[in-house]
Amino acid sequence: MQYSVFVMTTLSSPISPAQGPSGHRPRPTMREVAALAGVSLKTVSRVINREPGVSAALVIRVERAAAQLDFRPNLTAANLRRSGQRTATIGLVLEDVSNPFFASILRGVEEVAVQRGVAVFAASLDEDQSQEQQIVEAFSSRRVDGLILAPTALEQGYLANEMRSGLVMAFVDRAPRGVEGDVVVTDNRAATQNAVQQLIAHGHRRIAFVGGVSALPTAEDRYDGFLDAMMAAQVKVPANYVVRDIRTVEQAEISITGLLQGAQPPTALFTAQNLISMGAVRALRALGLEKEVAQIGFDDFELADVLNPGVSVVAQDPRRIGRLAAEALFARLADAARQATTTVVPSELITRGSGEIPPPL
Amino acid sequence: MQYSVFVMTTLSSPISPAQGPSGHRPRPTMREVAALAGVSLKTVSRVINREPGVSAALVIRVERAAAQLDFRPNLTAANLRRSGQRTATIGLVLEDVSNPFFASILRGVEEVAVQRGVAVFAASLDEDQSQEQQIVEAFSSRRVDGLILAPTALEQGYLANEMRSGLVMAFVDRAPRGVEGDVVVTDNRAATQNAVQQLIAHGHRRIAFVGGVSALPTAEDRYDGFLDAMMAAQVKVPANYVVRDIRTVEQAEISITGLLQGAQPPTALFTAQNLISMGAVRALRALGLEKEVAQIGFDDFELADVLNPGVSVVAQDPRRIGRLAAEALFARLADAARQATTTVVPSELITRGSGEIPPPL
DNA sequence: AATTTAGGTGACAACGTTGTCTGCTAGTTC
DNA sequence: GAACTAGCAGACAACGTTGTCACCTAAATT
Repeated sequence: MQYSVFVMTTLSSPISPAQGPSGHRPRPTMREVAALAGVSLKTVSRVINREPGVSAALVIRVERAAAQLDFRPNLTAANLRRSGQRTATIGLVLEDVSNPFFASILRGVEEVAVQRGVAVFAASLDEDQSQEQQIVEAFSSRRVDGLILAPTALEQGYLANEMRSGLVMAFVDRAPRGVEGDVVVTDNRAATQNAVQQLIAHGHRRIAFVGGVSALPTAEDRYDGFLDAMMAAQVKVPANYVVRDIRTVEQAEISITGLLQGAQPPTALFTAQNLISMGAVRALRALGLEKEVAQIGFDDFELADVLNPGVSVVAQDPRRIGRLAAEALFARLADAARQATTTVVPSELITRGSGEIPPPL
Repeated sequence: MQYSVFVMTTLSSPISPAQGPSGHRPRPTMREVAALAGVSLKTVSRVINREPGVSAALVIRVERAAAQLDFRPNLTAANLRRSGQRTATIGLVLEDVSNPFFASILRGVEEVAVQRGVAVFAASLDEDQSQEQQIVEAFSSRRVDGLILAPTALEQGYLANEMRSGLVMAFVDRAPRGVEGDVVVTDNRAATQNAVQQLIAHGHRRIAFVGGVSALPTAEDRYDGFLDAMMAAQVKVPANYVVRDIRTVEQAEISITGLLQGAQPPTALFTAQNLISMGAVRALRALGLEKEVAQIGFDDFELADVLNPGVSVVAQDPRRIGRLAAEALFARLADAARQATTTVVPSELITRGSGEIPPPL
């Protein structure tokens, strides 16, 4: 898509020029509210924080003054002094928020956070694992109370010092390496084993595994689950039936197309991640093989059920994973002595047709 | 899906108990770094901020001390004092981050922000417009430098005071009502008119419009574009061909199913939003009508091209919209006197088959 | 009537940092 | 060798708020 952009300049806002062209009046502080209400700064603080011990008359006067000036308490200043030093802020660091799986995790985290009046910083890393530590440090400098991380870097040892300094961590989707903490993951290995077992039960022996970045524990676990199932059934896995380190839909489509056009093509595919499953869907349909070659994917995706055949998947519940991670984080924030937990969220094999295609005779 | 959860408790971290069960040592401050390095607090500040005028020897001593203590500057404290009072933080308030359209906007915003060392708060409103103001105030209290909002509430007049106090705003996807500011939107009306014109050109006269929450300007504009095209072609629009205020895929599926099963069903659908388009895809396929009834949708969606027939859409570029909004915001932050701009990002009609189905003879 | 008490209210220091200004030392210039 | 730099380092106040404590008033107790 090649877009151009039209920009039209509208008249400057009817609001902003009230204080001169560039100017806005600086935000009112408690001091100013106090002056207007004719009370001391501290009394304003008490009213704003709903502390007891202020007469009803003054409460009203202060509230009126605050409303009149549009006073908005400066939380960053308050947190500086407030005991516990909580900022009511957490961070969430993911691979890519525009991937629906991660977007749902964010949504789940938000849901829990907003209830507690906690704001959520979001950041995407892409493939750039080197950014992981930088972003964690940026959030740490902003004194987030806690951080939820989907580890991308090979190793999270760098977090040890942060955690010792009071940064509370939880991990989603992938267990960290080099540190411990609350973890919420899917039963990757067992679920994959089960799914591949289904393919074998339907008679497949030539089953290919197409997976994501092999350095990630999820990809590793799913691959291990695949091997578990294949070994249990004593099915050999030729090297060319294993494709790993696929990062994008396009890469998946290309390499699966190659796989299917090669000699001795597989009769079934296990695609170990949502982007890869979509690539497979494309490749199969482009070759007209979607009713010949079986497919089961890891991660559900939109419209998987309206395709023909429907795409069978191992469905995770990412929103729930996000919620659980946030809850673990807040539990730990409330009780630092709490033991670290690992929560394994079971996934569900949803059969829609593509996984039940039998091999050719 | 009905899930249960397994929780296993692991041994407490090998790291955290270093300072006793619950305890972590509090974060080191510049004061402590200064003590360790044997210099004054201010010298540490200079080194951390790379200010000139510190001898090389001291720079090294301070850096070593900072590293040894794992010192992380407290940005919130720094911003309190720092001139301009910038927090290097912006907020993004959307309807729902787990909607791929909004997720891509967030991604675009992040992309621009991270380059500038700015962190992004994200929040979803759902249908709850009343939350909009609350969340804006929560972010304002945290002194975000700027805020990007996809307006959901009927009216954004409440922002006037915030903006006067220096909160810089940009708006995405929808123009605000009651305030002005930088706006980045799609050419909703013209693009819709063009798409509906295509349907008419293919011979359709019985064209239904299925749209989202009608109070939103986007929905309004798209509806107007639909009417533009219909009126230009002098085609009458019976009341039952207009369905509005659809919020979810399920609602869309149900009401479109009803529409298609009613008397005098439409021969073509214009579905004015991605969730609605997906609902239509479901309804059409459930009824086996996907090759009989034409469909053009607003917003592209994953796999629209591999469906059979492929779904023709008016494609927006949400990531770009996000980037442009963030750029407008930062431009305004750099120059408060800058005029407010409205950027209209053209969309593109992508024909994939569903929009080119002719009406029955 | 003197004393205690409770209920308000405010002065002041502190949170961790940066901006300003002053002071010291060593090197340069006359 | 005195006067002047430049370069470096630190003391101190300030940012906007909260925690602590002292104070004041009026009511309640003796």
